[in-house]
Amino acid sequence: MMQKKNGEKYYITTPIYYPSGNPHIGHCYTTTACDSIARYRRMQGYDVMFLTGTDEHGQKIEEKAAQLGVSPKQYVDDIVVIFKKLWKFMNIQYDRYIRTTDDYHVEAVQKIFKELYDRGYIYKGEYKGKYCTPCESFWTESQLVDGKCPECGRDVVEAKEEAYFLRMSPFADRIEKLLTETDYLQPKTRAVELVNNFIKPGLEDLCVSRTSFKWGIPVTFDPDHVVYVWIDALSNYITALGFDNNAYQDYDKFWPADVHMVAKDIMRFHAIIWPAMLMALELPLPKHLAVHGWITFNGQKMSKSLGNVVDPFILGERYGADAIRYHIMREMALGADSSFSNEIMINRINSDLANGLGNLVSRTVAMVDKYFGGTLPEEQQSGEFDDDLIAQATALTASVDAFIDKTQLNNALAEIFKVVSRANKYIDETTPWVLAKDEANRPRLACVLYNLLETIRIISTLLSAFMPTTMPVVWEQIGAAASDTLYEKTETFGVLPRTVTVHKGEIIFPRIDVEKEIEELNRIIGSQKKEDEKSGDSKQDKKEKPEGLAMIGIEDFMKVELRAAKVLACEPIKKAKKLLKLTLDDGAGERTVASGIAKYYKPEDLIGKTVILVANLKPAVLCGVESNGMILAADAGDDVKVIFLDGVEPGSRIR
RNA sequence: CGCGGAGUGGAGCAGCAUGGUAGCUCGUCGGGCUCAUAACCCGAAGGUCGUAGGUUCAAAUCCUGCCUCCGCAACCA
Repeated sequence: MMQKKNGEKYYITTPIYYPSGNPHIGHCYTTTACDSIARYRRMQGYDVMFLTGTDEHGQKIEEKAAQLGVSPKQYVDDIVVIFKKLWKFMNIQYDRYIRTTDDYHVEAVQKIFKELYDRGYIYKGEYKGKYCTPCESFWTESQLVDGKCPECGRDVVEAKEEAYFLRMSPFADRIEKLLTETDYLQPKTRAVELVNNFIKPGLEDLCVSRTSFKWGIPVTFDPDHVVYVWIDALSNYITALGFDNNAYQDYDKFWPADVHMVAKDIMRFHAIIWPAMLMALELPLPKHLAVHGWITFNGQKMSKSLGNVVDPFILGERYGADAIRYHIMREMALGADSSFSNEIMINRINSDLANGLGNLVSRTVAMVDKYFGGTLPEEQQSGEFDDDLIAQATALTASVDAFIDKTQLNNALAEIFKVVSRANKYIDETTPWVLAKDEANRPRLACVLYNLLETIRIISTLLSAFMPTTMPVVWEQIGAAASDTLYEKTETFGVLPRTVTVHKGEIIFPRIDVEKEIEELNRIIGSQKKEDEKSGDSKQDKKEKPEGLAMIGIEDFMKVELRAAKVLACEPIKKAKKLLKLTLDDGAGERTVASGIAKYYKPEDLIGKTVILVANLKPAVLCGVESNGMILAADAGDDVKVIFLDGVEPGSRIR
């Protein structure tokens, strides 16, 4: 049963987002979900702290800023403005916004780093790795591509770099228990995956400092080093409360967090590294880690190069922030990915918000207006069908509460909309328009409409956490005062005054013409894409494009020996998902080449074809197969096309 | 034989730890109503629950093999 939480604390966080690009609908999801929960908790009487922010350090930001010719700080300042603008637009009511470039955070991270060092959990070691001089980057053995730099493909040198490491192994057992024996991780199904992949093979110590870039928090006692991402980013959850700093004094009150909400790509860091850090600091662990999936577009992961990144501003402008909020909350189930498309969204808005809720409000208010001039009479008479409606409406809060507790917002909303349906059905059952024909039925008619208003009052109060802009409009229309729309009154029927006065107003959620709208959206998105290509945004993707590479002389090119080669045989490599093993006739003899095209070609597609072979590439062993060279293929967006040269003699030089 | 998840009417999902009428939303078709945003309400059609076996009186549900898809990991020469 419902209990008002008087001032009990509740702390919920989004991840701090990495501002290497503009925010998209995925950021929106996490933030909106947290905002809805935070609002719901506030309604329940909790003293809520809702934190969001941005993670602003690191090499990638440094590089982006350099490309644009601005300082890193300037770069992040600009993007943070966009993030904050989006949150304002989406009506996100965060209590605090942390930037990892904030002074107090920097100071606190330095103290935390030092403390971990003093406790012996951070030690100075050697980052023995491969170093790519032109890229100024270190790579681990496993990141290397055939012993070469994965960024530029050039030779790397064996190099040692001083670095600090965080000991992880002392915490392996405790973390395993945390994941498998507690309800920390939601959904728990992911625990097995984490334990098998990262804990059982042995937790490796984590590199927590770098000397290869400068845009980060300096290590106080060793100024050549900057703190590398984890200790900087994860500790935001406590520094924002004032841990190890004087900017705030909320640590004792709010820590540990009740929920960290994250998308699945950063689950690992929050499930393993963050608990390890806290254990090392001997601090309490957060209560829950809620992991959600990605919003995919027509089944494909969103990505800039596919041009399917959904812009929340465009959608929000057309349908209202609340409609977008509702749609993503309603579609996304905890743990699983959810597919986004304009059509799905518009259909959802139409059926649930326009036809269901909006129309319910509209027809109810219209009837009070039409039959009673806007104000219900004192005399009312209950009758058939009332009890069931009232029972469902007053039981709603309990079931919504239960789903909120499990961070299953989609299910919470589904419960609410069951009652919307019930109310629409109630209208058909009681047929107010028939009652209205006979004066004698006026008390009954008044009661029916009153019950509807009460049901709408309960529904809209609960929904106000999810759709904070629109619900107050509903309250105005049904004549509810602020004191009527309190959470603690959602389990009681008969709150509105019997002689309530309604105010007919604007349609809350207008119905959308699906076909026209989709056409329109495609047009907008199309023209926007063109603009982006012309200016601004495309610069940011430069790095991925071939023009990004340095110019070379012909002598460099001539170092590459390209020859035609005929595919004699081809088979998949057992251990490999992406690789095909090709046996080639290069004119001089046979050689074996492994190629990462298994996803795009079947062996029989290649046998007998002539391809372009890079003949003088050093051999490499891939998944147990020695590969002597590579074959040329084009990255065509999401697809890969091998270049065929049919009719050319094997062995012919190509240049 | 790396780890894990998933395959259920046209679409998207629930059900599966404790076997026993296959449920929900959208869509389609038919009907009703007219208060309302051509909205609402009722009804119907449509599924051998990926596949092949097994256990059982009985399997979507338990067991085994296989196929397909998706994450992670690993090698995209």
